[in-house]
Amino acid sequence: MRYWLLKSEGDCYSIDDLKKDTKTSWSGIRNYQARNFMRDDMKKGDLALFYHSNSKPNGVYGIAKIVAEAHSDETQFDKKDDHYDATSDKNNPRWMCVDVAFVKKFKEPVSLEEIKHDPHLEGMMVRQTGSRLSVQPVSEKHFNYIVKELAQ
DNA sequence: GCCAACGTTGGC
DNA sequence: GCCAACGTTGGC
Repeated sequence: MRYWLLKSEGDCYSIDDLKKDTKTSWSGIRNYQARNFMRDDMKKGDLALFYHSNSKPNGVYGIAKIVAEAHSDETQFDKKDDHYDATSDKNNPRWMCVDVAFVKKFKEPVSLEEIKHDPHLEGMMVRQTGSRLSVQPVSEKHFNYIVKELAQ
């Protein structure tokens, strides 16, 4: 079993939206590295930290669970969608997404500020400046530390 | 709103 | 295959 961090702009799709929807397709990812993680490494049952960017504060707001492994991201074929990709082939879709379900919202978010200054979390990808990857692997140790020690 | 860091595109 | 130009992300 693996652990992940999923980034979303807080005012675009938040942990509250996921709570309301119960589950959602993690569509619209148009970055090869992120796609490869979803396609090759994410398995049903994996857990993910739900991270808000462009928020106050930025940080981990809760937990989500992978409930369906990678499948075609249909937004790539929707001309009206922001993530439409005219060059993707229906018979060999370029973009994939997984389905995630709501698990838990933290009482208080674990802020990026906290994550950056905690020595237990050294090496976490989200700490690196300029790390724009929106689907990141997280070590079990870091995941558990955030969930059990920092979050309420 | 600014801008640094990064990914992608396209000319050569 | 290189690299400049461009667009986007995301912290501040």
